[in-house]
Amino acid sequence: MSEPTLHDVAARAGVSIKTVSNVLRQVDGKVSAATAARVHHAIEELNYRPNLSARRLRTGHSDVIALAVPDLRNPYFAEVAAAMITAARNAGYTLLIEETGGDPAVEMSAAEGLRDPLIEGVIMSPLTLDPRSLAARGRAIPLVLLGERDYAGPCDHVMFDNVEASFRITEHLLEQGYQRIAVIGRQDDPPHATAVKRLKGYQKALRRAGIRYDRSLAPVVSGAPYSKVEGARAAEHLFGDDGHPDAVYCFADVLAIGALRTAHRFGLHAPADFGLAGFDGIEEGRFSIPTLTTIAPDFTDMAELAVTALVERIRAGSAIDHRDIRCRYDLVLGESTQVSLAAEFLAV
Amino acid sequence: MSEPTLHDVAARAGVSIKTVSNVLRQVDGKVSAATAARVHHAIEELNYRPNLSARRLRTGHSDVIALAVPDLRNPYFAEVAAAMITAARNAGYTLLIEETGGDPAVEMSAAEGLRDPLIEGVIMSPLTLDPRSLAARGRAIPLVLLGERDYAGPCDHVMFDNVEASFRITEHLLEQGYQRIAVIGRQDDPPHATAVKRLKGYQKALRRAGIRYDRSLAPVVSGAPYSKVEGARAAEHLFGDDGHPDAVYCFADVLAIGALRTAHRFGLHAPADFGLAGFDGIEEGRFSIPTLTTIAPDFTDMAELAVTALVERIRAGSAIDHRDIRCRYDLVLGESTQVSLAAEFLAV
DNA sequence: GTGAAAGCGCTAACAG
DNA sequence: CTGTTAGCGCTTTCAC
Repeated sequence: MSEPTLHDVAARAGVSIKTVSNVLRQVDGKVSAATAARVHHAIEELNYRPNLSARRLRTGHSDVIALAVPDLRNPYFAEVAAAMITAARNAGYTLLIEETGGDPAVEMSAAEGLRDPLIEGVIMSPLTLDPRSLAARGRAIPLVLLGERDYAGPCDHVMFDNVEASFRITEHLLEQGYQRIAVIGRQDDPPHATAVKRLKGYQKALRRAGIRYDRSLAPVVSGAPYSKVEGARAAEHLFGDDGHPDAVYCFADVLAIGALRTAHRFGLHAPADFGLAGFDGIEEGRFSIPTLTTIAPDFTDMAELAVTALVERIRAGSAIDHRDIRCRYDLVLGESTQVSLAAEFLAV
Repeated sequence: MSEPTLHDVAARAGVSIKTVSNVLRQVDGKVSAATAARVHHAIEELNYRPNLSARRLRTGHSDVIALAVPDLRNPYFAEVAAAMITAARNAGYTLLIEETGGDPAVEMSAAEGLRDPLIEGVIMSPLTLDPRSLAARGRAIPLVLLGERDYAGPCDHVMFDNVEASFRITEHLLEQGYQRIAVIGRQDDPPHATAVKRLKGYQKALRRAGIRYDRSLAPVVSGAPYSKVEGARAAEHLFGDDGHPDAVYCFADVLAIGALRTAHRFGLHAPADFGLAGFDGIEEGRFSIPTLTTIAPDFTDMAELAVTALVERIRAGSAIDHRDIRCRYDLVLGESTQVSLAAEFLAV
């Protein structure tokens, strides 16, 4: 009662196993149509499926790639994961999802593909991975990082321009007339590249508007990845003080959702009492009250670019120089910064 | 520059490959400590890792199990997936995550383990899978379903008692003094087992309170899985009518979040204007405004039970009768039904 | 077009 | 305790 093998199929179809193998792997022009039909019939009858372990052992490649994210429950990473599953399948690969918990050791291990030696390449959203250890990793498995380049390394990076995107959304806030724009998401301990770049874009927009960057309006957020809890905590400082900001720009939608709750506790509501902007374009922000103004990456585009880049690396045997690949994104306007809309609501 | 093999390690350590193999698989009492140390040293030096394809081919088992869920972006399934990854790893298995999109054909294919023949068992959260096709599936791979038993079948089911949980949360609403309790989540087209049971629990609680079940307060929700969009749509009917319900109980937190948005559009707010309860205990409901009263399953417990059951099935070779396994859950009280709390807020 | 034979890296029997 | 050997199911030369 064990699984049928190539031999069984061959015997049933009255051909050699070579022929069955050819049919299976769609080697065209090698097998007559009639024979192919007979083989297919036999496969059907026996409910045969090739033993992938054997094929992998023989060919030396598994067609498995891994995606390493800090936490699947974080809606941003859930979006990434869902898009990657589809992109990987379209490229003929099976995707294995790993959770790193943001743990440096686990991230390093993922970057080495250690989890399972049959993994041919890794796409990772790094949190703590530092340049030196990346350069020193024991096994140079093809690697694509989700996020902008922080340092030179033998891997590709896929992400939109964070400085530019951050600049755009800050400009939007300024255009809406907000003056005291706080920012939630600054990080110090390990100055995460993404946080640094988003802060840079924010500062650039302020400067252009002739507004001085006020450090007290940029509370440091600890812990990674960004979370609702941290957003709520950071907002305490902002709304607790007198003379609270007239707008809050969060480096992640989850931070914004957390901030919204804190504001609610203080009896403050967006957009009536302050403007609010997020980052990431998660579904939650399209249903929060108010809906969030945010930067929404095109997850499908991101996933396709990452998988394509990884597959190229796998095929080329890591003889590829590091590349920076930009994915599409959009500035999405929600109710959280629609001052005029809010006024309308109040009038009703 | 190919990967080192057992032979390389053996040569380096000056022993036979058998000894290396023994050391690797931690076969105790077979290898002297000194030899083991030498072998470990060689493994370290060569940065050797066993070729899993070869091992799998030889042993016939892959230690890979699959989890099939409709959509990873749905926060409920993200919670499930995250818990499963951990539970699987703790049990020595690698978890492969598949998205079915709720498509019957894809679900069937997942139940057959067709995706990859090396998958040893499947845990699935079924949406459309019907009894007959399940009984007729071509390949009887060990299967554990997340959800209550709808029909007899050669698989285990892991879930808390939906009727009971639904009864409890409805009772809570009644205790809070709500009388006209609408329900969002009824399904007709395929009468999904979960929806049926939750409706049953709701009706039971009403009956006990001497309230007649009013079909017009139970709009049908189409599409699966439950989503925010559907929750918002269903709520239109409820809040659009005059004499809207004084409480809304949703069969999923995402439905409740959607309903909250619609209510907001009608200028209604929970708990001031109506009570609201959800189901699933997702993080989002702990940050929504108001926070949700809900039924929160213990995802860790659920995952451990499911993985344990599946592993037993794999080991026993499907000679196990179908079992119903109950996981823990809690009734979580949020602001959405705290009438007194709401009154306090208003007083301020 | 098809068949025979070798071998991918590992584990498990069996001998020593 | 350690070494030798066979073979898991497949792909891939190489003959025919």
